[in-house]
Amino acid sequence: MRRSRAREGDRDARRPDSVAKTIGSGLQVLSLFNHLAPEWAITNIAQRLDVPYSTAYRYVTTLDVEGYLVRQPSGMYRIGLPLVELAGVALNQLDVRVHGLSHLDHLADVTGLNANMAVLDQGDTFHIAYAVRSAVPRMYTALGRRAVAHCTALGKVLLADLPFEEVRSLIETYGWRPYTARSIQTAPELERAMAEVRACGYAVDRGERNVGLRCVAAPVRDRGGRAIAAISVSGPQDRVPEERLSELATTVLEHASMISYRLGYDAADPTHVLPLG
Amino acid sequence: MRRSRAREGDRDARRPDSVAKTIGSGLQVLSLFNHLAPEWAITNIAQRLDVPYSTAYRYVTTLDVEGYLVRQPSGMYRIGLPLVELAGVALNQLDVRVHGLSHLDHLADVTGLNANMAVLDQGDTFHIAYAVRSAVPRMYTALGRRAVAHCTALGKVLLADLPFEEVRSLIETYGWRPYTARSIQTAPELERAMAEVRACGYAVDRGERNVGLRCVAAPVRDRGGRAIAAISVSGPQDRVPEERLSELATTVLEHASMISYRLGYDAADPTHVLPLG
DNA sequence: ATTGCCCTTCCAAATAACGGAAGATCAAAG
DNA sequence: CTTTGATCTTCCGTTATTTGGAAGGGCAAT
Repeated sequence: MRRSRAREGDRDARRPDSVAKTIGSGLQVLSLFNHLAPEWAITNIAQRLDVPYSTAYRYVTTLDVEGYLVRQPSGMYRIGLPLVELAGVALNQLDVRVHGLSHLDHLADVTGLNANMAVLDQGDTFHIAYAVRSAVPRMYTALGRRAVAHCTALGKVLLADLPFEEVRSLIETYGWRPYTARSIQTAPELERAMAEVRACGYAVDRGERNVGLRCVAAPVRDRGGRAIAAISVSGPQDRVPEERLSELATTVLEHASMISYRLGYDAADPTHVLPLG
Repeated sequence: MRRSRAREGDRDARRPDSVAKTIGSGLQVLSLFNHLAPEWAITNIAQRLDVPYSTAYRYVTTLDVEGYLVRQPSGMYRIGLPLVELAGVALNQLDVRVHGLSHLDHLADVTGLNANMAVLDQGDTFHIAYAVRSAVPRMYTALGRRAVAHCTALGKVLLADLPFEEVRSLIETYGWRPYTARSIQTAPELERAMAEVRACGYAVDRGERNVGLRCVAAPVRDRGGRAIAAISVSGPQDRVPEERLSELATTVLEHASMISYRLGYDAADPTHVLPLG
């Protein structure tokens, strides 16, 4: 998990006494847990946070008492169900997700591929929903996972809605972080890709995220016309041949429009300011 | 969210100095958020936790700085994406979920109904996965939501694996909390239901959770033979007529067995102690 | 029996939280 | 434009909590 929203200048915008340092310490413990390190021993937490064992012990014990961490038989700790419950609350608050779920399911049905939905968060796509089909190899990004935006179709769609200066600044902050040899890694290349997305309204990923995986994405817009989320279908490249791309794009765009419509976006409404120009 | 694991006697098992009170306060703020109250203003948080405004302000600010809470334009706060990320980590650690996802999808496909997976937590079913079909009315329990165990097919399957004394104690702790007129509300009735589940291996819910909703569930067992989770299919009662129940039960049981098998459970292995006898 | 590792508790010193108050901000009402 | 009310933010002396080193207990491997 990436630390806070702090970028270059505005770090520590708050006065010292208006935050509770101890609560922050507790949250730092939670923040250690991620997909690559889903289990932690107290000793390692102490090392990582650079606090004495007894202090880390106290933090973990507190989180355990509240159920936010659970002690495994091995003595290590994992995230507990209360956090899943809270996440459920958060997800249900995302209108775009709630309205989009059935569309994702439809998409998966009619295309025979996996369908995904993501939002943009700190230069990453953040995946908030998906519909998998057991017939498709298990290639999808799980709930709550991230991916570098400019290396994915979903991300390109979302970035294309921002002024390129902002995109450039995101890259500067977080780096190129390519996944494969095909991942975009230079500014001119990215700028060309952005222009293409804006021109045709959708984005394609041909093995830029995972070798052999292809993806077609389109933006979901809110009442104000902003691309607040993106949906996509994805599958192994033999199921997503070049000649099928435009048909898939049409389908995805269709469903994206339907979700946008439900969110109050009216494509024909002239009051919508075009994102760029 | 229900408070900690504390039951009648064993509250505060920890010595006072081995927990960080301030961290606990921060977690209490988070715990206020649930499906019925997904948004909170600082003023209300202060009232609810019975602390001065300035204190609640400090808590919320801290959680906001770390991204765990997000301030809405309205001035109220919601759960932030970092918690969704953590929940994703937790869900991916649940083997039964990871192995079961494709089976749920299959189940939804072959039955044309929604499929669900839940575990037992403090007398409730806790839903950890589902596969919805857009053709089915949106009747399903979302990720991270709970339901009273003895009022659902999933719950009955899970309870039936426990000694009845334990079930009785759960009811005593949490109450009957019926959902509909058909919900089980007496001990003899529940005991009979448990026996029936143990006899036939699956459970049925005929409008006990929601009027007009039917559900058929079967247990998923781990290496030790314990019912650690349950899966089900559910749908409106006109799609799940009485004469279809046994066929559905067979299908659900089949998939539950396959998941159990993947978890290392061998139904034929005589070393498994029968749950009750 | 010994060693090493982790868990749990204890305690005095250091520090961070507390909470009342006051100024700032903002929007709606007069 | 001024007033009013409500929420936001900061300040600061007091007080309660955290801190972290030490020490004892448990467990398993040596």
